[in-house]
Amino acid sequence: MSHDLDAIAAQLRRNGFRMTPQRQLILDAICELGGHVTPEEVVQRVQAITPALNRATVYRALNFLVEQRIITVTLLPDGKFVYELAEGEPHHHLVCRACGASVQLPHAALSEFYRLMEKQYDFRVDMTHISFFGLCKNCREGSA
Amino acid sequence: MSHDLDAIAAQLRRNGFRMTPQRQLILDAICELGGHVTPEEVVQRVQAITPALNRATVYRALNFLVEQRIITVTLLPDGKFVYELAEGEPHHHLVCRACGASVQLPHAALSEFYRLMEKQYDFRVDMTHISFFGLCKNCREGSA
DNA sequence: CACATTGTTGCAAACAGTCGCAATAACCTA
DNA sequence: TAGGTTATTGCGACTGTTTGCAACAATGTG
Repeated sequence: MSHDLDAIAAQLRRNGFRMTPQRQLILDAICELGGHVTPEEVVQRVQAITPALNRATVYRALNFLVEQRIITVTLLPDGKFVYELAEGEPHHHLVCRACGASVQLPHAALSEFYRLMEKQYDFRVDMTHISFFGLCKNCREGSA
Repeated sequence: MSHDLDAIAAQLRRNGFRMTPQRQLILDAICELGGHVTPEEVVQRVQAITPALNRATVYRALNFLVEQRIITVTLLPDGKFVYELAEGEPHHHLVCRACGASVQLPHAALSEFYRLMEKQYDFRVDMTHISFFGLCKNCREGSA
């Protein structure tokens, strides 16, 4: 699936923001690169087309688009952020720290935990994407 | 509680590493600053005493001390790492993104989730400290 | 269609974190 | 206690990220 620039532009304008060529380019880049892109990958991609497009603009656009819920951000266990189009269900990841393999985790896998936190601690956890580091089966057998 | 430099030094030497004045200073700083210190806070603190002590040395020492399990590292939801002496049980945190309040979470609160991941996905999650962002009761009532 | 408003961009400088390498110094051994 | 081994430090350069500010340009209005 792709992104609908017109609909996104309309949504932005409705909220008092603007659609710019830079933001379009950045959205295109995220879409074409597929899921989980780093800011630097986006910079590379858009600068291949428009070299003048500034690095800072990319960082600001990514934050902005996350706030507008047009894209989502995931915090990897190494402290880096990756971005992807906001479509479908929120989900989380298990990332193997040995081989880098990554398993998608349905949100349901964590919702029980979320429910518990709200009940026991009166605390409502943000349902942002989360990644957990660990070892997959193959890598456990290799090193153990 | 404090840290026992002699015991730590012995542990390091036993494993073929060395105790240096820099590492002592860094451990002191973590101890005196209390829990959850950022690398930059440690740099400030140790450079107040020994200005020549290099930034890179602090980062390397923190990583090293984590590997040696002398301190632990927590990834905050904003992608920053904070450090504290490794004492007591591993635990996690709920951090309110509005007021900054932080609740300690016993490891048991997540162990059920960990068990599930191993059973369903054959994936063993690292038991590192994790922090979740969200809204505490007070802040929910204030803004909702 | 021209204008005014103000959200956005590009720039440059600051900041945070990382890396390779030569010099240093902690530790072990005799 | 002297000496050798090698873990560790400091330096300098570089990458990734953020911020203030002046110039620019996307929209809504007349």
